[in-house]
Order: sequence, then C-alpha cells, then structure tokens
Amino acid sequence: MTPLKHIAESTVRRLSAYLRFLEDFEAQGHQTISSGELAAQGGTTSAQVRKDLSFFGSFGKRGLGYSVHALATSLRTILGLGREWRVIIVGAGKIGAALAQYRGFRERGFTVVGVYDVDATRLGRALDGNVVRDQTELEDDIHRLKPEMALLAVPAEAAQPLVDRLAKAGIRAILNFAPTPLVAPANVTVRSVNMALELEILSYALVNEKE
Amino acid sequence: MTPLKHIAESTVRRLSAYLRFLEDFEAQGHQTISSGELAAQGGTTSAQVRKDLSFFGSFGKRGLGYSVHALATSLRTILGLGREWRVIIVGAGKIGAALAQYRGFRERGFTVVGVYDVDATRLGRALDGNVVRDQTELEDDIHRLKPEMALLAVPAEAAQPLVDRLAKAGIRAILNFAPTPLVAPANVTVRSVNMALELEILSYALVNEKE
DNA sequence: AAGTGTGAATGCGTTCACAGCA
DNA sequence: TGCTGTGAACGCATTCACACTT
Repeated sequence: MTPLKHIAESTVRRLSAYLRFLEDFEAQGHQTISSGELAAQGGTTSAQVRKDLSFFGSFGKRGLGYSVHALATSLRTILGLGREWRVIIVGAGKIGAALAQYRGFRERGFTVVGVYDVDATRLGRALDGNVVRDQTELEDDIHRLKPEMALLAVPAEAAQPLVDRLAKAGIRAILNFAPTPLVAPANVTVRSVNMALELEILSYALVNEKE
Repeated sequence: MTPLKHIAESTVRRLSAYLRFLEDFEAQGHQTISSGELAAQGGTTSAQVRKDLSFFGSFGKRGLGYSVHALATSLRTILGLGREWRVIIVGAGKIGAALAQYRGFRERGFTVVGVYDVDATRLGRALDGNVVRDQTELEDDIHRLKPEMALLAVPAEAAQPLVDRLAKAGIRAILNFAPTPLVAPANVTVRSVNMALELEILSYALVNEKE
C-alpha cells in the first residue's frame, strides 16, 4: 500500500475525491463499485481511476469491481486519514476566524486546537471551542499540544517570519492563505491557497478562452 | 498578444505571480528586470519565465531584460486585469462573509457588488459596502448589476442548483468553495477551492513523503 | 558580455489497449 | 462475460541549449 515512487499531486487530489464519493456511496447502502462509476463522479475516466489505485496496490476483483467499504478504508490509510490531525490557526482576522469555525475540517478529521493573533483587540475572542491567544504563546503551545499542521491566515508581510517560527517549533505542514510565495526547510510541506489568484485565472478565462 | 493556442493553467498562474512581483518591483523604483530575477521570486527558472512570456509575444530586449513597467502593463492586458470585475457572493455564512470583507479582492480589481443568502437571520447584515440580500433577488440583480463572476460559499447540497441558476442568469465564471464536484455549461468556467482537500493533501505528505 | 527567444530534447501524467482473472 | 491491472503509446509542460540581438 506504500507507493514505490513519488506520486503526482493530481493523483492524491483524485484519491481524496474518490474517498468522498465512496463514503456517500456506502451511506447509500452500496456494497460494490466499478472504476467507471467512480470515474463518472469526479469527471475522470475509468482508466485513470485504475491507474491511480494501481500505484498503491490491487484493490479490486476482476469482472466485479471494488468493495466500497474496503476501498474507502484503504484510501483512508493511504491518505493518512484514519486518525485525527491537530491543527492550529495563525491569524484571527476574517479569514482565520472563518477557518476556525469551518465545519468541513472537523468532519474530515482535522481538529483546531489553537488560534493565534498579534492584535490585542482580537485576543480572548471565542471561536467555537477556541479562544484567540497571543502569538507569543505559539512555541510553548506547539510543544504542549503537539499540533501537526498550521493554517496561516495573516497579512503577506507577516507570513514568512511565521513559517520560520512554525518550522523551528516542529510544525511540518503549513497551509498558507497569505498571497505571497514562501520558503521552508525541506522537511516542511507548504501549500498555498490564493483566492485573488483564482479570480485572476477566471479573469483570464473570460478574456481569452471559450468564446 | 493573444495566444495562438490553448495556454496551460500553470502558465496563467505563473503570469499572475510575475505580475504581482513586477508591481512590487516597480514600486521599489526599478526600471528593468531579467527573466532570472523574475524566476528567483516565484521559485521557477529563467527559461520557464521566457517560455511563458513567449506564448504571448516578445517583451524583452536581448542582453538587457524587460522593462518592469511595460511588462506589467502587458501582463495586465493578457490576464484581463486592466479593468474592474464585478463579483457577487452567494452564501453569507462564515466563509461568504469573510470573502465579502476580504481586502485582497478589491486590491486586485475585483469589486463585490452583492451578497446573497437563503437564511432570513442573515439578511440585512452589512458586510463592508454590501447588505446581505435574499437569494430570490439573484436573477434580477444579475440583470441589473451585470456582475461577471460569482463566488459560491454555500453548503455542498445547495451548490449545483445555484450553478444552474447563475449560469442561466448570465454569469460566466464561478469560484466554488463548496466541497462538491460541479457541472456547468461549456461557456461557464467553474473553479473550485476545497480547503479540507488541501489539508488532506498535507496529510498525505506527512504520512508518505519527505522522511 | 549579457540576456532574450525558441526549436529540440526530456520528463511526466494521461490515455490506450489488451492480457489476465473472477 | 465483465472489469481489473498494467505495459506501451501518446501528448503536453518543462528544461535544455544555442542562435540572435543590444
């Protein structure tokens, strides 16, 4: 079940999508599913589904398809979702606060264990189960609560120094919402979500394509 | 300046990144820049920068580099950012409200001209310049205000019907935050931002890669 | 000398096509 | 027969290498 080689991000994305659909499908009482049915969902092809899975092993039965339950379990193991992940949120502005209260994270096994800010006027504010704490507590709290991931929702200028601090304190995965490129040590994975950039890609599409 | 063929999304993403940096660089008073300097910023290569630009024309001077100002202007034209885009936000929950107040959009030329929800308790709430309106007003408002884009920040079940309504009302670009796959007519571009999925990719990275 | 612009080579993800098993 | 699993073919994005320009 462990891949021999590096797996493309596009493959990991699709595996997540398959898992989501398998969970729905299982809730509907289905026992078995074919690569074609799985593909139709996410707008891909049956060959793509089989290839994606083949990197990790053989999960199906020829002529029959896949056990919905067993495949979902395997995908959870592959993706590391058989457990709870603890995340902290750095930055309690509009975006940070919205993320702290986002239901979708808990539903997928991500628990927010701390929210931090520099701004004194934001400290103490309750966001679901968390109270906004001062960012000076970051290092102590990371050692105490041992979160695995951090969400960065701070202004662009503040992002890089925080990445350095988080990396030093032992965080190994960061999801960045600040619109700026970041560098991190090799053992820290940083992903960025840039919402204005997504709109710019839509802008390009409106101006250039599909006419 | 118009591309002969289809341009890869990865190229468009990088063009946006180049433009951001060029604007900073220009603000610092620089007149000229080389592909290598531009590349160092976004963590790419000088060859990549030159190739990306080459799809749209020749913007540099051999032996010299690019005029910062002229290249920024060209990129804005290519990306369709020489203008203001009007966007509406559908869904005024935590995420929708945060998006409605996000500074980064206005800074990049995206103006929120309307915010909508179904929930009566949210109607009338002021979010920066906008008041949350009832979703039944959507069609009338689209015809009146002529927004080009919509941000969808509603629960997964509500997303697809809204895509259908928005498409029918004339919206041709949608940025979706609901964690569900969507289908739309060919003349409507839909992009999705799925925050739980981003965390799942980080989960995969922690469990599998970089050890 | 410095740095662009671009055809050619490479590498990689997707699609194809079919052998193999239930 | 039906559908999986996978090597081979394909197509596309990235990288290379160098001719060309200032």
